[in-house]
Amino acid sequence: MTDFKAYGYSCSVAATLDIIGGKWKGVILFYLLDGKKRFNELKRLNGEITQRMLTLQLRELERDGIVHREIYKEIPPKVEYSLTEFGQSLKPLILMMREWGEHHVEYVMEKRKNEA
Amino acid sequence: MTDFKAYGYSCSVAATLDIIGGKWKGVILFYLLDGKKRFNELKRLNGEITQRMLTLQLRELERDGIVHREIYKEIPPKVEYSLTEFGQSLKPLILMMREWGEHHVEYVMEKRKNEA
DNA sequence: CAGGATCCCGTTGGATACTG
DNA sequence: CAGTATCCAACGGGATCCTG
Repeated sequence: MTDFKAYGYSCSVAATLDIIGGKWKGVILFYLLDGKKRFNELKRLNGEITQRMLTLQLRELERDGIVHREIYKEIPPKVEYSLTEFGQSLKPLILMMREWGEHHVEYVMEKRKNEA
Repeated sequence: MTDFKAYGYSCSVAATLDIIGGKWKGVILFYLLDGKKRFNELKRLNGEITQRMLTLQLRELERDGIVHREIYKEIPPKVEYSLTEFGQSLKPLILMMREWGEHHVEYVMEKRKNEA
């Protein structure tokens, strides 16, 4: 089994969260689950994300081998993002996050509100 | 189904990651899966975490109803942290994160290294 | 033992303007 | 359309010292 300490993580959960955590990556991956998406398409879906952040996050996902970037040499430019085969391995995890969120997030949010 | 936009999230995955994401929460939850733990016990297990961060993260988990804080009125002080019943709902998710990490993190880390 | 209080810094991330 | 380039504010998070 992998020695996570060697990579600076205290356990595999920490490593996983380092890879798909953060404010945007989970959402980006979620939208890529049902197929390739263009840059502006992802931007619209994410709503509040800025161009800068979308680019940065996509670059990291690409570096980590999770997302593939396909550039079409056209004018106007066209770039499509899709999950790599390796990225597909995240599918059950993303779906479970969505599932948990749908069933439990409201409880947490109401709790937070009642204490503010 | 919950309206995540109303809470400022673009989808349920984003909300879930906001609750259990970050550098430490996943690990803390992971260690709490197999029963209650004392403060210093969690600190040792997490290795690199500072007292300050451990306290902050535990407070947030407590606020969100995920972790229960039991204070024993003794000297020296004794505090035990455990998952609430609500917190138990995260168990499959945490376990899946661990699972994914164990099988795939090494690939990502080697890839990062070869490009640095 | 389990923290609280301060200080401080690096990174994250937002706003805006510009470009092939 | 799909980015880059800057600038800047906010926050996460570390180090250190103190305490009931």
